[in-house]
Amino acid sequence: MTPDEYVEAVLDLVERIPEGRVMSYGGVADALSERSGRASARLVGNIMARHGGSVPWHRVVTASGRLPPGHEREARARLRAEGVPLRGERVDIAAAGWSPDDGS
DNA sequence: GACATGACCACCG
DNA sequence: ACGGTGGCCATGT
Repeated sequence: MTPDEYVEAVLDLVERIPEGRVMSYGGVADALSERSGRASARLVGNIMARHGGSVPWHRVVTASGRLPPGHEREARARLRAEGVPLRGERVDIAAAGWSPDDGS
């Protein structure tokens, strides 16, 4: 799988995250690893940083629910607007966590 | 090819 | 709950 295809695979998956739900960088990497072979949370992070502008990037957070560094304000506003359960400055992963096979 | 860097993650004091 | 540490993998010097 070429880098470009990998990027698109990531963006496609992020596009599919339902409103009001979120996914962790590592979660995206794992879900994608089934189709792409290799994956890493760091790589997903970099991809989002560079190509995330065209997808709902705010629905992707760290494994601990922390919002993307440098965009906490923006992300929090959008998440709150979508009704995502927020606990202080973090997302309640247990409640809002999503994975591709959980409802499609 | 070595080395540093990054919207990360799991583990351990 | 929090900071430090080591591991991760692609990219750019």
